[in-house]
Amino acid sequence: MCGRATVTNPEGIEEKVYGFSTRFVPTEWRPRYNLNPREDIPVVHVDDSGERSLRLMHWNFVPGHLASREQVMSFDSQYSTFNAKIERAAIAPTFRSAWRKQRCLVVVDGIFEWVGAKGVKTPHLVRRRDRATFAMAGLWSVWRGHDGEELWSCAIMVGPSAEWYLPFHHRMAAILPPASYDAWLDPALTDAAAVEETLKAAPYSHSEHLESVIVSKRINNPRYDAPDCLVPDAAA
DNA sequence: CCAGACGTTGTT
DNA sequence: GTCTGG
DNA sequence: CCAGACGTTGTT
DNA sequence: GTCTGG
Repeated sequence: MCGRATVTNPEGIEEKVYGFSTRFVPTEWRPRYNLNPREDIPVVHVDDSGERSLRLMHWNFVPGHLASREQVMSFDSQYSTFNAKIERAAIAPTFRSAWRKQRCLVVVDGIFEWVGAKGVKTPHLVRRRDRATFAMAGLWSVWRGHDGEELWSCAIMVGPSAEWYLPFHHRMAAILPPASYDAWLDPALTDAAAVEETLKAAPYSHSEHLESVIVSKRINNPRYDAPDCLVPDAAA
C-alpha cells in the first residue's frame, strides 16, 4: 500500500516529463523526507480550465459535495481516503465521479513500507534505481466553500501487489509508465472500463526500475522529517 | 420527474 | 481500544 | 502509514 | 455535485 512518501527533490518534478504548463506550488518548497497522509503532496492534473497543472494537494480525498467546512473536517478525520482501490473506485460513491473525470498523477521519489510484526517492524524505502521521480495513478477532488475557500485533495490508487512487492505488502500503488500519463489524465476518457484499461500496462510488475533499501526507524515518527530518515540505523 | 442520500483502507 | 494529528 | 493522546465544569 | 429510488 502507500501511506508514506518522500519528495526529496521537488525540482525533479520536471515539466517536460509530466507535461504540465502551470505550477501552483509554494515559492519555498522544501524537500520532504517523511511525507504523511493528510499533508500536501504534489499532483499533476488537468484542472477545470483544461490546463495541465502541478499543484500541491491534501493527501486524503475529500468529496466536493460536502455542505460545510465542518463536514469537510469531519470527513477528513473520519475516513482514510488516501488510497483508493482500483477494483472499487468505479462504483464507490466517494470515488466514482473522480474515476471518470478527475484522475491525476501523484508524483514522489520514494515510498515507505514496513516489514515485520508490530514492535519489530523494519522500514524500507522503495525508490527508482536512478533516484528520479515517478508517478502513481491517483484521483483528485476540490471542495469549494461559500467564502472562496478551497480544499484540493487526492488519493493514490492501489491494487493487488506484483509478485516482487509481496515481501513489502499485499497491496501496491499503481505506478504508471510515462506512456500511460496522457490516457490516465485525459478528462475526455470517461468510460469506466476504458479507464481501468489504462492501468493495465504494468511496467513495475517487476523490480527492473525500482529498488528497496532499509532505512532508519526515525521514519516511524511522523513528526520527524529530515535527511537522516533515509539511512540505516547503526547496528545495535 | 423530484427527493433524498451520499464516505474509506487496512489491520487483526 | 480507538481516535487524532502529522 | 505510525505515534501519541486519551480529562471536566463553569465562566467570560 | 451526482447517483439512487420511487
